[in-house]
Amino acid sequence: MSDSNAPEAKPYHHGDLRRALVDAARRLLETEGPAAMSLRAVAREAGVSPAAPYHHFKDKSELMGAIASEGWALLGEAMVEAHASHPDDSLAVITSYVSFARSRPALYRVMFEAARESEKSPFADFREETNPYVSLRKSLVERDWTSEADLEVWILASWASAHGLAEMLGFRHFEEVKQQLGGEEPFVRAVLERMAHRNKPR
Amino acid sequence: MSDSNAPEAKPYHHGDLRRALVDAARRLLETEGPAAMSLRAVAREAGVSPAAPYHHFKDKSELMGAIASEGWALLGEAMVEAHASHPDDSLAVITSYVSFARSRPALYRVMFEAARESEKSPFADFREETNPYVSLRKSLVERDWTSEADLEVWILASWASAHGLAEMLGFRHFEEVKQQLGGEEPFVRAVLERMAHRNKPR
DNA sequence: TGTACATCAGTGAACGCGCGTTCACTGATGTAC
DNA sequence: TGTACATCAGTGAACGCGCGTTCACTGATGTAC
Repeated sequence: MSDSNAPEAKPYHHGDLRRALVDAARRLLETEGPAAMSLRAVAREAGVSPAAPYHHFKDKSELMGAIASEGWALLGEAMVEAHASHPDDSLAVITSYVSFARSRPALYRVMFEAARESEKSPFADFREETNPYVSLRKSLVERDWTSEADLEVWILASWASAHGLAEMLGFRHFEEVKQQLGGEEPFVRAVLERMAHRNKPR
Repeated sequence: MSDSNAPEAKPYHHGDLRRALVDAARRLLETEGPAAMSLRAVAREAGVSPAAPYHHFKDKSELMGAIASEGWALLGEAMVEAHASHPDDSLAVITSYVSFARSRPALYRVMFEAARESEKSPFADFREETNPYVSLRKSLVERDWTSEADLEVWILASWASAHGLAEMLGFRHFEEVKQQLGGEEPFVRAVLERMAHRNKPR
């Protein structure tokens, strides 16, 4: 990509193997499933020997970590963008979370797993613009809340709703209702609104 | 257990190896984690040879399926009981779901995974009393809803909330608020109530 | 501009490991007569 | 009640496999002079 000549010949040195490995891993994840995503398979997919990744990652878990944190950053960007382009839509941020997770389910699961196992907040060292937690928080901060604790409660309420939906929308069981309501996005909105009015019917 | 004599001698035939294998698997799941739960490890844990399980399960996935469906039945029972013993508590069923999942996280993940991959509803052939879907539905049916589709939307809203909470309550990030609110159960209730009043502060 | 050399980023073979599964077997149990 | 025999539920050794990781290596690149 950087050099102008030698269009076909594969050079000995890769150029940006780290990048290529993370991309290959993401590709494998979605096409072959998480079980197929071994370090060897990633190397194979990237067209290098099984030992090559060790020049870029200490071990497999470091690769996984890179995949996860890059994934969260991507999601963070999507959320910021959703908030910016639909400032009056109170569900814009949360639905962008759900649709990200739905479009890359295997990646999302790796991300979530990393967050779950993380000792500290997995976004601690993220820039603001790519930080999902910051985005979520911002989308709520403009609304009414009574204390920092209340806001945190609210954050978990939103986040857990989004996560639960992302994981369950694919259940065969809900296929019929989904169709009835006109597809996944309307279904998501209906569910989120139902949560918001649990005690009174629409 | 059935015979009165021979208190120590391990008999050649096990008696109820199928039962013992499912139990061993559940034990391993929680103590060693899902990655450690191989068929061989289960056999080891149950004290039999690696080939023994094949007299009771076609292959590993059949064992996993048995673990999952037994788990769902257990959860179903817990939900029925919660509903019966706290008929006026509108959050009783959902909190019983959450606390089941929180107390056996690895088992719960196996159950959920099975449900996600299932072609049909994973509870299709369950008895009413051990069917989580039926329990959830019953706990909502007494309330207000406008159509079958609306009820299904409501079911997903509740279920997804419960799932999301179950998976996220352990996040280090929420530890502090959890303490402030007096522990996990009050925290869960606060979150569920927040969902229900998303548009107005308490 | 050219050469020497250190450093970097690959290769490919090898390691030990635990896995799921199969196989021929054997000990225990239950049934027919 | 006793014996013959089919069936059942175990054993233990073996299979092939792909994995994560290490190792000594080599080709390419960049820097000093």
